[in-house]
Amino acid sequence: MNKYSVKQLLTHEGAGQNVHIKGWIRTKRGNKFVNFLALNDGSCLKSIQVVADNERFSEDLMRKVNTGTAVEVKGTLVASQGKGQSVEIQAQDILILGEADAEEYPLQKKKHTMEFLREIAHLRPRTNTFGAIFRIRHTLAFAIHEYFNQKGFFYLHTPIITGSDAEGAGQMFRVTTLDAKNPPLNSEGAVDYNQDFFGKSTNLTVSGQLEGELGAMGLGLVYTFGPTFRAENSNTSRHLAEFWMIEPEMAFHDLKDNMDLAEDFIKYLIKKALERCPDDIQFLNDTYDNALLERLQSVLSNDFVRITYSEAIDILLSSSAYKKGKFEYNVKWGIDLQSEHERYLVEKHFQKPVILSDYPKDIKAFYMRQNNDGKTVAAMDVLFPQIGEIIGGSQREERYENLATRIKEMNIPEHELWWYMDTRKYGTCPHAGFGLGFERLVLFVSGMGNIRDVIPFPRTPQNAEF
RNA sequence: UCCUUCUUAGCUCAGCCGGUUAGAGCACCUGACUGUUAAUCAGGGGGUCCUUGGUUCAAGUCCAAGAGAGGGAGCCA
Repeated sequence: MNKYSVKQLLTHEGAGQNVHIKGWIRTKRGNKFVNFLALNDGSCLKSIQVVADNERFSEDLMRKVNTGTAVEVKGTLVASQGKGQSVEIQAQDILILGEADAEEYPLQKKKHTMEFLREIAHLRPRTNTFGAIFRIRHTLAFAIHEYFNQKGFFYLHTPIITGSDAEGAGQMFRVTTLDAKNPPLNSEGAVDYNQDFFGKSTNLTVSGQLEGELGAMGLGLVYTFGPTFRAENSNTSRHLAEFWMIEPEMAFHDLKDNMDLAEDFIKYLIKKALERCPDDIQFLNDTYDNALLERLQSVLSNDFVRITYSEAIDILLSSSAYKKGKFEYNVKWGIDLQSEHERYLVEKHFQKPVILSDYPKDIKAFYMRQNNDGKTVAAMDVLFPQIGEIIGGSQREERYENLATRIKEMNIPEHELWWYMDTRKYGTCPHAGFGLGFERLVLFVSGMGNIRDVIPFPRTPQNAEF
């Protein structure tokens, strides 16, 4: 007797044979004579139907086989007599591995709201929706490594704990082993981090970029893919305190190469998700968002629009939305674009992904390469419909003097970045890279509305359950 | 952090201008039915109306504070 997954059985592997399978019951239907069990093992969206003739199984056993029960089934894989499935298992043996009390088990064979499922995140992998999302999430993660490996990038593991306070991407979580109630103090009365575990103040990383650049300056092409932590009090459907980020960094590449990579990369990932998770995406399309498939296809079949920040400002200024005063925030050169402005460009004006480049230097980070106009830097943001900014990146400032000046202007603690500056001192070269928010990608590909529903156990302000 | 909406059965929700014993669908339990597709049909059990305080003859309903959640904004990926 061979052991199979549901996925294998549904493609008729083992037809006519005795088969052996384990999984969880999704629903039970039936009458006095026969019961039909939908058995799912997570290998795919679909369940397989197990037919249990009541003369073969005790009433007591069948009463315990409820939604949520883990069972082991031995039987014969046969063509189905009913409609709705091509094959089914005629059961010979059913063994209960783990009961699920029908009166207490929170998941029912009905639709639940996303909010309710978030409260029972420990059980939601057992639903169709979250099974689909997490299979898609896996497929995208795997395709990311696959893509970079094919392109000659090396996977670089940058540190999770950082001693640098200068990553400049947001509020950080402190990492310490000091006694919170009674920390050692220095002569100035401040907490003495010299006595802490690392002998200095440390935090969880907000970006692997700076270390990624160090790797790229020897390995040429590298990428990071790891967890990132931001202690910002952000309460939105697009932010997490702990999320995963992909950050490629390329030596001897400029801003245009960076845009080319970003576009090719995202399209590759979407294409692989469509190829490898067709049932899951179709399910999400049919259940939650019937424009999902269309939107994914449209990204694949259109070139991303590439315009500069200054061109974007001109478009906004001449838009009827602006003239009618529909924007809440004013538009003029030098402002940081607001969500409403980005959405206008992507969803109304162009109706496809947009790459904006060459932003004013005053609204961007210190490490971005200064353009010849003295006003802008070689930055780029990739803006997507529905979710806004999915990628932020730039060509890096490789000229020592320019970088040093900028660091001073922006009051960044220069002494903490001596190692970063060294790469500009020794064998510096043009290089570029970007950061892609992994959950935002999953959000786009799954069509979900809230980022808390595309990560197994979301961490947000006031919530670190599970 | 700001704006806004919501919180009634296990889940999803109704509950009018404040009025007597708080309802429905699904789920659960019991029964019926020879192949069901979220099976169907009949019956049954199930309530801290988010918490605290207030107004009132009377509060699920009105007021205040608090807690939790959703949506939008800011910050960003």
